[in-house]
Amino acid sequence: MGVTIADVARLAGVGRGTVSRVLNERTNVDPATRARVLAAIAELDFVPNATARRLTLRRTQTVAVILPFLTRPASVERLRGMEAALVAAGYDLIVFNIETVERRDVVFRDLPRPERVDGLIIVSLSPRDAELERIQRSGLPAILVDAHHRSMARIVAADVLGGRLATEHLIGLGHRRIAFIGDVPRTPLAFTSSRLRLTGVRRAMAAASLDLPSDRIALSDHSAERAAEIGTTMLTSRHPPSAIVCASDTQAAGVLAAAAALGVAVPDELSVTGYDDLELAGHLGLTTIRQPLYESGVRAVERLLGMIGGTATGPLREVQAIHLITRRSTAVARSGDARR
Amino acid sequence: MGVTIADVARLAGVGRGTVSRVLNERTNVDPATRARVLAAIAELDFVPNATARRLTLRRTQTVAVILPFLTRPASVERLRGMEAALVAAGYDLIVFNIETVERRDVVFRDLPRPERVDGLIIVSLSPRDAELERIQRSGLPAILVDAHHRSMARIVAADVLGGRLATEHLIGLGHRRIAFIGDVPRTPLAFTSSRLRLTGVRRAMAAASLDLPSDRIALSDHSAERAAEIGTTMLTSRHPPSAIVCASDTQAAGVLAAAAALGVAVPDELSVTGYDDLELAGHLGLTTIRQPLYESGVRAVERLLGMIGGTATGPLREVQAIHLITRRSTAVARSGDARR
DNA sequence: GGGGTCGTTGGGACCGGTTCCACAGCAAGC
DNA sequence: GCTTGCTGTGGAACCGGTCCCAACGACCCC
Repeated sequence: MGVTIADVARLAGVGRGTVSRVLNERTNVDPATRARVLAAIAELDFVPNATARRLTLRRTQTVAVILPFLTRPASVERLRGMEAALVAAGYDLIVFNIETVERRDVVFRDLPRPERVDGLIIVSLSPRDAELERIQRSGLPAILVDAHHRSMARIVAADVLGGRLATEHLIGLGHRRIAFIGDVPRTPLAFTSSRLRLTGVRRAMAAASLDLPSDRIALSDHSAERAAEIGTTMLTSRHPPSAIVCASDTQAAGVLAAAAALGVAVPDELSVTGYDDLELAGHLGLTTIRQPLYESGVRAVERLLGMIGGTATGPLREVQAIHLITRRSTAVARSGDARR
Repeated sequence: MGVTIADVARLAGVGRGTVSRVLNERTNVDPATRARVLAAIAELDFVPNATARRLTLRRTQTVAVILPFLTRPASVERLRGMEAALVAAGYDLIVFNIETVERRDVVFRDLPRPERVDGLIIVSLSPRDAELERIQRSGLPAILVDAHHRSMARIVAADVLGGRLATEHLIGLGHRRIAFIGDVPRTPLAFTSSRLRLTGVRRAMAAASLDLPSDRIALSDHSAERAAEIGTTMLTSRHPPSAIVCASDTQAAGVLAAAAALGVAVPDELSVTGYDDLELAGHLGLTTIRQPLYESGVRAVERLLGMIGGTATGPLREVQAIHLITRRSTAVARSGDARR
């Protein structure tokens, strides 16, 4: 069925090696010969067999993306950036969605082999030392996105700064009783940037000499429903917060729903901030922190291809800028809230 | 670097053919020999080179998924189902996200080659006849999801029924002036099920002898913002609808935002329905039509692998069931609306 | 005891490319 | 006129598997 290089060689009246030289644009080919070969290629609609090519070159032209939570819009947006950049560079992208610890183990055991892929992009998943060692032993280039390991190349957003920006924005609006709702760490499975964002919140509060008691910090799984429950508890407590910083837009959406259900007016009685600037945030008029998700994917691919090509580029830890997007979910605190 | 079958054969003191037989679980192998080979495999941590395997078997163990709008949660959910089912079957999944017409053309030209992939899953993209012909000439099995072509296998949801269910629900609540907001057809690039849903709306209206004038039908691109604009226009018209059926949850979210901005109470003054039952729908309390997105992906893979394996299964057109999910965005029409 | 059958095994050919080596042909140099 | 060097080219070897064929030994039967 498939036309092979031998067919082309026969039709052009040359050897197989010569066809290969033409295909790979080697120099030492007589222009007349080259033209004959190209004509034969066109006539037969010949396309080189990628598998055979991979076998001899010992290169797969494939990059694996490992990520948990393909469900989350933020992950998908990163994936979109990677897909675009990889296709542009002539690489295939194979996806591994990690939803269980078993799957994580299997993938980290079987995937890092040079005969399977040329490189690894690991999203929102911080490798353990044993996993890192396995990757290093395989010799495969790898890069982390939204994840950390002190000795691996990584693209991360300024999460601590993000938490701080959101909080400073609220403090600037006169808020004093500020609460935080974030993700519970899911250490074996995934990495959550929520913890870093909380650090930023803490720093901003400390810098303004404000209290952040532990009952104003709540961690739950990454769902609007749980965030709504927590929001309800906080808002019906004796000293409800006047503002809530959330570690994600999804959770902020839950808090908004809870406030609406309780008849708490946003932003008059409660300010809320999210994180990521998903499409959802626009709909809900949510003040949030935007991070360059799509670009993080593109950047990861650029760096990885650089590593594959052997040209070292950039720092081990590359930090992407973030921005505060102000919408209608935050407003000046009512004067009564100035007390704390 | 890589351990090959020859290394295993040497260590086990057998021929290469025997190792291959053990690997592929052929019958004619002496138990003692088999044990020796397995021991050698374990000792060397040998994993067969997939590329070499593919070359001889003339099978890639890879399936391509072509889809527009990797941005949309509904597409991603389908992708998730495919990924899970493909990995379980030992296949790699390569993704092609189509965002431009050029990209569509390139992908349909270069991808359908048996030496590249074993099968094609095409999501929300109805192939043109020329594209179909190309696929058929390649001999590759292919299946459509949320897309149509009279002579291709496909998994679709009951979109007409969905439009009807939403509309009948509203009619049952006493609504008479019902409007529809859907997607504008993007024919060259993608398939939009919106048109089918509108057909369902029309049928339900006709069955109840209700009018659906053209000024209560609006098509726009698939965004909450445009839907919000349209919703605003409709709600501020002389005879505003008492209910709006939207072709997606995203658009319904836009309508909800528009209503909120205008001070139109939902569901007291306006009922709204969405479509897909995204996570978002839960947050917003949106009455919507749920379709089995994840399952559609799983099913597509099952069917495709069946075709690859040569076992014909199921009908050409496989329709998946849908359900109405009632939430708080719809309610009984106020009596004044009984007029039309 | 010789011939036939069967289960098991080794290894050559092959999949479709790339790479390298050897060699042909020709121009330049002495 | 013969060596030297360079360009262009054919084809063998190789990548790491699978498959098939031939061969070998054990066993059985006549």
